[in-house]
Amino acid sequence: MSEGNVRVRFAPSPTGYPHVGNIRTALFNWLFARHSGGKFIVRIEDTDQSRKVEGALESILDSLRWLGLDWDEGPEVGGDFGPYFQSERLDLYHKYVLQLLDGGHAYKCYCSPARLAQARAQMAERKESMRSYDRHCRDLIPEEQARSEAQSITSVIRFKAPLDGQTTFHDLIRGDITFDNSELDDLVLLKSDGYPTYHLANIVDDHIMEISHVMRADEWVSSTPRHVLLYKALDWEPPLFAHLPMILGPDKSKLSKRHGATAVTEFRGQGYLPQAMLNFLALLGWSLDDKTEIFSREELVQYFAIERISKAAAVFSHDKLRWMNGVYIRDMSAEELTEQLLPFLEKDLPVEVKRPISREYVRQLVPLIQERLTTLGEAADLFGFFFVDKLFYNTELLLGKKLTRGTAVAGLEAALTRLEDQSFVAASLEEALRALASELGLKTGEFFGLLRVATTGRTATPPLFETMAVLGKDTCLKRIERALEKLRNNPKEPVPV
RNA sequence: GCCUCCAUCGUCUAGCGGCCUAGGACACCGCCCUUUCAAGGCGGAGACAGGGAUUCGAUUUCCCUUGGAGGCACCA
Repeated sequence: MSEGNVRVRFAPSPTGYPHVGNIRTALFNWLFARHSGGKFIVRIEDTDQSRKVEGALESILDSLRWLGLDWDEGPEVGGDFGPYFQSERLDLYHKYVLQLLDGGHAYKCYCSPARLAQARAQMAERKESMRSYDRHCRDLIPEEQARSEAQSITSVIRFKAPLDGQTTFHDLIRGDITFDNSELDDLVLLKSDGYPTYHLANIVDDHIMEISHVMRADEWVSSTPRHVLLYKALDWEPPLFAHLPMILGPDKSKLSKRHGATAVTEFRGQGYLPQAMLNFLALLGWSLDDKTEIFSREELVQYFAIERISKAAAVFSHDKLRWMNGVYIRDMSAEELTEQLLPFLEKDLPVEVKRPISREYVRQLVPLIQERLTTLGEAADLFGFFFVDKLFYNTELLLGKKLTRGTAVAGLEAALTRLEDQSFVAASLEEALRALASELGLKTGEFFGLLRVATTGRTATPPLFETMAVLGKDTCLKRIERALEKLRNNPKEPVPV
């Protein structure tokens, strides 16, 4: 297989919002396609009528777009192998089911769901391997079949899997994998509603669309031998397989909604950057060497190789994602960060803050908050004091660990007068306030801490003088006055100032 | 239960017989810087699941055990 002929596909089913595992699969396929100059195809596997979820398709495409995973063929862009929705390819599947039927590789099954369940229960009871179907209809005599047909009992088409022997396939990541055919069952190819099952649609489309490599999650290895058998029955050459390690939750089970935020769109909503997400996901199951952690999209494309995909499942680490997001935030230009931050501030800041949020103002404080942010979504919460009118905080905070109310009041009063005709530039603020601290006989830490709480309502903030400079004289003086009022009133009660 | 896969620090991983007294990163803990918080710098703690076999030599090869995961639908 020459590298230029690589055609890989991401084949999601629109049954929900794509979680990071799905998208990681998409990413690896995309990286492989781009690395080898091949095609990346998106095919929608919408063969389950009952599980369709409204908005899922858009969410899937949105997630791909957000991460910059562009597709060469698929929804919206079309291509020579369309349509790319399986629900629009039904004739194709019927054609090959017929071929399978004619060739004696498939048969009609009239079993009712109830009978199936019963048979399964019996097999389980007898502690046989829990095969899903007892092959009741596999060798129906013509009379029985005619009777069922006459009663127009609905039927499905099942694959007539070989009863003995073995099936081996080669996996690019795991090597040869062998299954005893006796373990395989007669899986349903065509459902009673006329739609194909995943197994049928998947192999027909992969073949017709000339897919060269099937890269999909590990959970598919157990159905791969059946697929291989199907290819054989149809006299087709199977594609190359690469089963990707699973992504697990912290409890090491298959990642799902119950592990909290797992949908890619959720991460976007929380203020994770696509570059960080991309970088992080790429490292879940793939690595270049023993030290490189930060990769640009281009580097990822350049270095990606199937040979370097690991076999073991990986636990999704929220901590590391957060760290990496912080790295990317710090790496942004101030202008860029300002733009990215604005929508989050618009959305998250308290309603009383007047809109639109000033871009110019945000641009001013970006240098103060950039290295303190790990997600964009934290900004409003952490640095809301730059925007709001009223500060809410416990008066006790003003006193810190050592200050008495008396010294605090004296300190703030002194600050007030000193700041009256003070130019609000960080350097000169520092000069003036340092001097004042020593005049008052207060340690700088204590005095600055007092001012910090008075002007921001918080004990942890960006550097005080720069913060005050951005806040401006009016705001700072007003806030100090209100802090004084608080101290003179009941110091226990957190009253709005 | 049956089948398949997997197995290095808590987590992501490097390691493809000697370079390993096992490297990096996140998280954690100290110290430094410092008006707080970050960021940054320095340092620390922390892993080859167990047992055989092969070999002059196993983290690296093979086998078994154990553990974990996935699959066992007219879902994908």
